[in-house]
Amino acid sequence: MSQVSPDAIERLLSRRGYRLTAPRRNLLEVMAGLGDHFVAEGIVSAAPEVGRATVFRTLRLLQDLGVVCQVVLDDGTLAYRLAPEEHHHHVLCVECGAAEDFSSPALESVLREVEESTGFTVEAHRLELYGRCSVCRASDH
Amino acid sequence: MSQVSPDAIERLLSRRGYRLTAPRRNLLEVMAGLGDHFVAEGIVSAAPEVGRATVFRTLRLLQDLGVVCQVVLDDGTLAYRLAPEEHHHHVLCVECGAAEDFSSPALESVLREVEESTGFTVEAHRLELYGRCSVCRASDH
DNA sequence: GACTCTAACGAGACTACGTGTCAATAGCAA
DNA sequence: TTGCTATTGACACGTAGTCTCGTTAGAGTC
Ligand SMILES: [Mn+2]
Ligand SMILES: [Mn+2]
Ligand SMILES: [Zn+2]
Ligand SMILES: [Zn+2]
Repeated sequence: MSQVSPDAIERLLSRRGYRLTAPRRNLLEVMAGLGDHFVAEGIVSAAPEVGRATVFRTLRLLQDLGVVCQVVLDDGTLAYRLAPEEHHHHVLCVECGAAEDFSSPALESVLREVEESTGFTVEAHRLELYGRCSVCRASDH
Repeated sequence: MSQVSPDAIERLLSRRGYRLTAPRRNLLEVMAGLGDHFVAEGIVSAAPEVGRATVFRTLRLLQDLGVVCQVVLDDGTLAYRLAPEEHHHHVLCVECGAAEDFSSPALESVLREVEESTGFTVEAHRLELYGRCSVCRASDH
């Protein structure tokens, strides 16, 4: 359950009938290079030759295709991440920014529980965890 | 586990040494009147006599005091809600906007599970559920 | 009730982030 | 190669929230 490669995404794009343009290739490289997760503004400045609007358009397209997902940081900032298509969530290190995906079958039963007690039908959810990764914990006293 | 009254919040404010100003009273009334949850801009226009900066300052203060909490809507928009001090989460109706609080002990075991498999220490989290309330489900075909 | 100290306020400029428009460009299928 | 049109970039615009700073008004004290 790790990042999808830029190459695989390019193939997905043309398979779905989207054009494989230079800006798109460019942005995919940049995103892969920015690491674990990145904010839109980071892409804009890492790819100054690509238009601002194109960055946001591309982010939306990749989200629709399911290869990029949103990550809500602990302070509420919206970030993005290259990630697998399956439904999953994130654990984020508040110290170094490391991110990891996880999926949790046990969460499903939490949802059923809430449906019972509230009468709602739950159709979607967001779950983000914040904490400290093992590396950061080790390097602190 | 329902909304805290404006009165109770006013008492909390002075108990903590904050001044009970006209704008603050005003905003508390407005928030209570806006219902389930509300966006900052909604408060700004519902209380035109209060300065924009004061609205945001007050929202932050009330969050620090724990009587207002953030609600992330399904489209990512940030909203707020008068709510109990205990830790809890939200179920939101995507059709009518109804919101309800819930807390889930079972979620704790999900967190422990993730800590084991990732090596992270989880210190905080966000969970928001989106779906449809019983009223909206009943009124649809 | 008046005095004082300073927390809190409002006006308005400003920044950050994202969207809309539209003429120009460049994939890509024929 | 050619032609169609999806996609692009420049730039103007919109919206959400922040900052500054001179002014105001809580609230404790006399
Ligand atoms: Mn994800
Ligand atoms: Mn809440
Ligand atoms: Zn870390
Ligand atoms: Zn509803």
